[in-house]
Amino acid sequence: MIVRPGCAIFLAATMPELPEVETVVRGLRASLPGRTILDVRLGKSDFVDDPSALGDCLPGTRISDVTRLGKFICIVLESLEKSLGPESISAPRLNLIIHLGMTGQLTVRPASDPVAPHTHCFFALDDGRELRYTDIRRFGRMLIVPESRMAEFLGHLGKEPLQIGPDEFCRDLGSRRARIKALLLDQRVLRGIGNIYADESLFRSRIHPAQIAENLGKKQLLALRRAVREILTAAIRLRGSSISDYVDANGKRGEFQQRHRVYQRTGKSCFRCRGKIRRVIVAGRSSHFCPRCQPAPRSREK
DNA sequence: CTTACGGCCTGGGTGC
DNA sequence: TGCACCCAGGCCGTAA
Repeated sequence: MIVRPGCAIFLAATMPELPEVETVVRGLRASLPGRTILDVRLGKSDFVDDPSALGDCLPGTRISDVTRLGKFICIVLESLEKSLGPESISAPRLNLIIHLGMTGQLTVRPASDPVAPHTHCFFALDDGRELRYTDIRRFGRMLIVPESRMAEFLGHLGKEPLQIGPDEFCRDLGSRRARIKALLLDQRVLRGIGNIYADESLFRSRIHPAQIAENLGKKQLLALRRAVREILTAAIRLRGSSISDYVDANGKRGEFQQRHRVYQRTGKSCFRCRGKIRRVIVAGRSSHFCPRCQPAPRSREK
């Protein structure tokens, strides 16, 4: 892929989870703040909570920051309307919140660039570039949340996996009777972990995905928290996992897929014990694990 | 209240 | 060559 100057590309192809979204956000944060949105154009809009609000509210706002909330991208927008009084009445701040779903991509490129198929949303910027949203399957989501309602929005989300402390982690997960894999995937418990990093974290901490969280010992819970932190940190450093054609701002693929120990390695041998990696359905999701390194629950409990 | 599960959304890839 | 089917993550409704 050829990447021309001024043609910044931040996209995540298959299954963007916390590390992929973080990589995209870092790219956007280096490129978007300071830019003003001039215009919004929409193609298919069934993934937008309130399509007409995009055109009504966004043109004329200035991007001040780009942050990540779990798997959500948050583009912070300041109104440019001049304050009426000498002391600026707090300008209404809006947050453009984007979830990439499974196939969502955000790109920033010259408006004259060819448009990729399945591009459904165009934000024209004041420097001749466009922020574009492309999503083959439209499992993504886009919504505007005023600053006054951000607390409510965040109320639906759990804690950041890289910020939660050991005591909180043990309390929030260890008190639950659900299977641990289901809890790791539950965005109301922890925000940002998806199937890849749940499986990799469970393998690293040697916990079977179907283990009941409540039955885990404190040492196991602490090991799991550490594994989650180490896996996510390493994945961010390697700019995420590229399953197909994910590339970062410099056109580079993520590299963490080369570190996968169990995810999509069904039938292959475990790097740790040479046993065969298995795949089972837990919490309705494919779960990859090593039966020898991650002993099944209550198979041999007292 | 908590947990489990099935179905729905969509379309690329797969296998027949 | 065509085409039925599988699967992915989040969400919702329903059941236990």
